[in-house]
Amino acid sequence: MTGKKKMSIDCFHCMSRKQSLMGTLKDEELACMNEHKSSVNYKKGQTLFYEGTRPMGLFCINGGKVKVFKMGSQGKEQIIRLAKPGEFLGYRALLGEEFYAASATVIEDANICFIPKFDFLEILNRNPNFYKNIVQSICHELGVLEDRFSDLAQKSVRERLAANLLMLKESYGMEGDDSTLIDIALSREDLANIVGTATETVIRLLSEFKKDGLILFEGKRIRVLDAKALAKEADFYA
Amino acid sequence: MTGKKKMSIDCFHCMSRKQSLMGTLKDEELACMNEHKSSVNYKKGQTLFYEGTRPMGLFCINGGKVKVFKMGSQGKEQIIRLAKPGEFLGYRALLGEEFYAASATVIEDANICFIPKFDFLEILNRNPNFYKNIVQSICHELGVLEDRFSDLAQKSVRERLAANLLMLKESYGMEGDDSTLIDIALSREDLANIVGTATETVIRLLSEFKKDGLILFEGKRIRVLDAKALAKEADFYA
DNA sequence: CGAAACCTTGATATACTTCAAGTTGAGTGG
DNA sequence: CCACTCAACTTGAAGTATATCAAGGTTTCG
Repeated sequence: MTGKKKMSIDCFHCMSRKQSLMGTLKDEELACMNEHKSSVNYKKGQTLFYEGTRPMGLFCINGGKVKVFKMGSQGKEQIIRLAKPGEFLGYRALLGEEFYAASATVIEDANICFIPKFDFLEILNRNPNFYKNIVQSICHELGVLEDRFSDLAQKSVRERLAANLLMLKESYGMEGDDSTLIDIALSREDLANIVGTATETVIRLLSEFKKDGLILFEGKRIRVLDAKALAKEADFYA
Repeated sequence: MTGKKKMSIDCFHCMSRKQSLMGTLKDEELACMNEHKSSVNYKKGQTLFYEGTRPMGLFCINGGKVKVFKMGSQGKEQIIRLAKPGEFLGYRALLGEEFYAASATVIEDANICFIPKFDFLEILNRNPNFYKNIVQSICHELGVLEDRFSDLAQKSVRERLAANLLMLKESYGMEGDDSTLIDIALSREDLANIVGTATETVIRLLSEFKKDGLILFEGKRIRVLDAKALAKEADFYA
């Protein structure tokens, strides 16, 4: 039943499965996924899908990192979300039966599986719990975006940068001992496009935070030295 | 089967049902809703639910208008969404099994039905099509918010005000002949809290738009005179 | 009728953007 | 391995959109 794949790991042994929404899939369903999926290696800069196109299936990140963004009228990207191993991409458009509202581009070399729309929907229909988890996840995402929307409208750039650094630390902090190092290689421009500001402004504010001992640069990565002070900068207690 | 209610219209005769997501409900399910719902009249300024509380059921707007907003740390509201007759409120939190992420307050006297969580979920489980429609609606909302998020980050206040006026015209323009009149009584402060700016700035920009013949004030309402020019101001073609 | 909420206009301050120029760093080919 | 190139990063100076503060006018409503 479980056909051997040459190049790619099968879903049963996929490292990122456990943390993903696939946790609730039964063996049979996982086998179905496994048979219909294809796995591709992407280089940094390659694009998974473009805003305005029709979704053909679901992306599942096995390794690497991806940014999801919209293009503004002056050609400036606004990053809506980052995705890491274990996360799905494209299910909003799939379930909403709409075109992609944003584009997705790889920011760290990635291995990503693709499950055709039909097979994904099949599994969804056969497994109410899986469906329920996906719906919950979408609802949660909507709530998170409402938060960020509100912050974007009301907080200063400095506050937003601080808040986003903390958020990044939560999502991309390394395991255990080194949890203060934000393990994602974002360019200053990407960071600016997350925060919603100009690249130069991010650079200036980062160097202020550094001067004040709140953060530190380690290569292309940022280490959070004083999370509490950052939270204060972010106006989390006010 | 269809028990008579004294004060409130039953769901079968509800004027707002047709435009709502309930369109797909079967008679039997509608009867179930009808039996378990309660209907309340709210005055402007009254609150349906508060951010951070646990959702107990679904709100369904029969008449009137509601704003959904988050409170910022300086006590300034950020309006996430407006809701009008036929629309549901609170289903994101319900399906996501989370607390409310925002508060909801009546801005025009309203008549609103409430379906307890249990009964709503029952109906949802019994009617896959209904469920599917709700999910689609949430997905769509997420897409819309992504758009607005991106605009908030990249457009100027002037552009956003213009864009929001057009959006309001689409949603609250009157039927047929008078489609250019935005039929919702928003205070300048509310409008500012939609656009994400200061009240004074909205006032100044509105009076500029008026001076330039793009809009007109009719009582507390705004009429859009030149939608095309507004779209230009909103940077829709750029 | 009076108080409170809402609206408007003006003056001032500033956080942030934009433009410009220089530096560093990464990747490529000879 | 070095030189070359292009992109990413950084700092400075100047301009501006927008927030903030203040005060007066207007509507609403009990």
